[in-house]
This record gives sequence, C-alpha cells and structure tokens, in this order.
Amino acid sequence: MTSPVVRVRFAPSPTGYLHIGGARTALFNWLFARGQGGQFVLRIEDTDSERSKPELIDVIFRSLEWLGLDWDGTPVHQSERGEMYSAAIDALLATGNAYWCDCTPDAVKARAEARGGQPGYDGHCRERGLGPGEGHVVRFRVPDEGTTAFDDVIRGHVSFENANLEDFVIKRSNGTPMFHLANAVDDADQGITHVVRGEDLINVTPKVLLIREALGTPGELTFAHLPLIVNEKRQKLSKRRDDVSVGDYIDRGYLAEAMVNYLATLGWGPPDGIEIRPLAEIVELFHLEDVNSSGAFFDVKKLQHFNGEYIRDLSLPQFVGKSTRWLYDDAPWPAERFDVATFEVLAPLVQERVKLLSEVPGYVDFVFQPDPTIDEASWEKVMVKAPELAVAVLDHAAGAFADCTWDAATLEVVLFAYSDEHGVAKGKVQAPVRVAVTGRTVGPPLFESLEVLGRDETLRRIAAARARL
RNA sequence: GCCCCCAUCGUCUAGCGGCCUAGGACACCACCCUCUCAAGGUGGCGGCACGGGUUCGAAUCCCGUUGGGGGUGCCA
Repeated sequence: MTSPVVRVRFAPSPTGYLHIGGARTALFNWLFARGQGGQFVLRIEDTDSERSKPELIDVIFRSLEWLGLDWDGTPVHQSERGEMYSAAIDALLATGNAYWCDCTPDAVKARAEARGGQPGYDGHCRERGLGPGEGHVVRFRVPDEGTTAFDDVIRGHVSFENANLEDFVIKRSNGTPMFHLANAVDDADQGITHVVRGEDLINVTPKVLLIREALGTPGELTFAHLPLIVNEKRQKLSKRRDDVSVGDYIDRGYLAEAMVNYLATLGWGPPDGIEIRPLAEIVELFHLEDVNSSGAFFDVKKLQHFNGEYIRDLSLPQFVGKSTRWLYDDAPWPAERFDVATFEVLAPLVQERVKLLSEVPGYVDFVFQPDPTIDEASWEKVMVKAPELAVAVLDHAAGAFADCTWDAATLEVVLFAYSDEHGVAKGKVQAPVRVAVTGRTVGPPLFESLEVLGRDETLRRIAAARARL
C-alpha cells in the first residue's frame, strides 16, 4: 500500500461539545481530503486530564456523524500515548533542546513584572542543570536568534523571530505533555501532510515547527490557517457567550445538509456563485488555496434560509421522517391524539412554510389538540378590532358549513359566497374562521385545514368562538 | 506592551492588472401572485477603509496610515 498524498486530521479537545467553529474546521479538512482522494483522521487531544471530559468524546463523534463527515481509521487518543511523548521529551532533554525548570507560574509572573511588565518566561533555569523533581516542568530551549517561518496555503509566508518566543513548557509538573509536543509527535507519527485549522492557532505553529526540527522529524508539514468564524461583534465564537453548540442546532430542527452547505460558504465561495448545492459538488469545487483569509460572521438568518431550501427539497416521506421527534417527543398535544396519516395530509402544506423542523408542530397543533390554543394577539386583531364582521362571518360559516359537501374546494366556495354577497375581501372573510378554528392568523391554507379537522369539530370551534364574542 | 493575522454592499462571497459604470446570495424595501403565512416572480437599496506609489491601465501588485481580530497559560 502506498501512502496517500494527502492525510489531514481533525483534532478536537474534549473540553466541550462540538461547536460551529470546530465543525467548520472538520468540514474543510474533510472537503480537502475527499477532494484529493486523501485521508481524514481524528485525534482526540486530551492531554489535559483536568479539563478533558471523556463523555464528551462520544458527543463529538456523534456530531461529526450527524454532519456526515466520515473519518478514516480509528481515532487516536493522546491520553493513551504517554510513552511516545515521554520518549520525545527525553530525546529533547538529551540533545539539550529542552531543560528542567522549577519556577512556579507565580515566580515567572513576578519576575516579568519586575522586568517591566513584559510577560513570558525569562530563561531563568536554562543553565541551572536541574533534573526531575517535585513541581519541575520541562521547557523547550528556543534559539535566541533566527526566525521560524512557514508558507501558509491561505496566508502566504508567515514568519516569527525566535527572539520573541519564550522557552515554553512541553511537560507539565504532573508528567503529562503539553499539546505542542503531543501535536508535533502525533503529526509525525500519523503521517499527517497538511494541518488545516483555525487561525487562532497560527502562533503556536513556530513552536511545533521548532520541536519537529529539534526532534529531527523528516518530511514537511503544510499549514493552512482558516479564518475565524466570528459573532456580531466580530470576535471569535466562544462557547461561553455565543450560541454555537452543533447539538443545539440539531435540536432546533436544522438539517445536517443545510448546516454543512452553509458552513462551506464561510471562508469560501464557489466560483460560479451557486451557494446551495450538493456536497459532492462542493467537494469537487473546493480548493484549499481558494479559502479566504478574513473572518466570517456566522449569520443564522442565512443558515435558516439554507435550511428552508433543504426542507422544501425533501420528499414527503423524508419530511415526515425528519419531523418525527417534533411530532412525538415534545409535541404540544397528547400523544394519543396524534395520527400520522392525518399529519401526512397537511405535511406538504407545512413543508413549504417552515424554515426549521421545530416549527412543524405549530402548524398542525390545532388538529391534534382538543381545543385550539388561542393566540391573544391574533384574537385581538381579528375578533376584537372588527367584531361585526367576525360575528357575521362566523354565523355565515356556521350555516354554510352545516350541510355542504366536506371538501376543501366546496368549503372555499361556500365561505367566499359571503365575500361576493357583501363585497368583503376574501382575506378579511377567512380570518375570523381561521382564528376560531386554529387559534392563529397564520397557518396552512384554511380549507385544507378544515377538511382535515372535520365538520363536527370545525362547527364546534366556530360556535365556541362565536360564544366568546 | 509585545508578536501574528486581516481589510469588496449591513452580512457571506465572486473578482486573482484591462471583460468592473464591481457579479451573486442572505437580510431589508416595493410591486406581482394570493384565503392567512410562506414559497415563487419582478424591481430597488447598498460596497472596493484611507493615503501614497508601480503601471498606458489597479478592487486586483508594493509601502504606509487607520481600523478590526487572534495570541501572549504547567488550556487547546
């Protein structure tokens, strides 16, 4: 077997759920790999045992599966590769590229302040010849001179003066490796060819490069730093202040296809301007070097538009199937009153109206609830503002609906007979009936709704509303 | 403070020296369609941050300014 030309990795840290930024990073890695016929592997960066939560690993996997981003091989867990990292650290120590340090964070900070506020480690233990011991860490000896640079696929040449890099920790006092070290070792061990990640990691790149060099790692890594996804204030999306968990979007009724498609437009655009299109086409058109370098705002409105397009594109069975959890689990009606066959009659009408699957119940709840939930604003607008018309229309409907043929077409004709007789717009005439029967001014087409509801229930609701006037 | 990155409509983008009086999409506005709401159709609003160069010619190349952002942890 020949090694693939391209092998990329997505390396989440299980300190939280998969968020929008991580999903986009995973997607771009995946797009690049699939487009190149390469491999996309996973690596769990859980060297920080304090923060990593094992149970989140599975959540991240499931989110990736939901997005449809399949990975190659078995995910690697850094927490299980301690010996590899220790060996690398020992090698660095042996070659003088690293040294032991017993400075506490407070001491480092205090000296920095004494120096005049320039933060960072001052190399205090560089020549002290310390060995392992309680509270000792291992630091990487950064060359005093020279520059460490790389050619970023997206940003071009990026260069750092080594003098500006401090001697950073590669092994914590508790014995675990820091991520720069693990990163360098794993990228080499897993045969990674391209590192595609967020721009927030661009400044750790020289550290990883320095470690690779000191370790004598053969081959070269190509970097591509993706623009950050930002909030309305143009700050990096944060789990704290922003609403960014992929799981939350699943719960709100977004389709994976819409999410993936939308995410692909953040930092990249197809040359022909057609944004909404099958993933396979995006794979075909996507080129890493075409990715933008400036931050992109996560626009939920546009995501919703994409979602609406994808929902309308579903076949009826697909739409019904995708709606399932909103029809059974948290539906606003008693489970025993729900009937799929009835829902399927209205489903096509609902499908072209919703942008989110979570909106589905709101369009059909009047059918499955014993009584319609009256929306006060709707009642006010239609019944209270124009009581005479409401009374007249309701009385007309009660009479006309009592013995006509019960189908949408006939219902429309008999109700709108009132329009013709009194010269009142159809829109005005349907409103009182709609509010009386469904509780709202907005909903699926009225006559189809009535047909599904049935004559008895329709008349009962009209009478109830009439009594309330 | 220091280091790094970025800069086309409100937003996401196309543009990679002449096809640009800058194209598309979302949002917004108007009109059409219409039983409500959507969907759909038509039209509209709206942008190359600024200043210098380079060039016959710059949104596109270079420099500077300004403005954003990221990093600066024994997090990743």
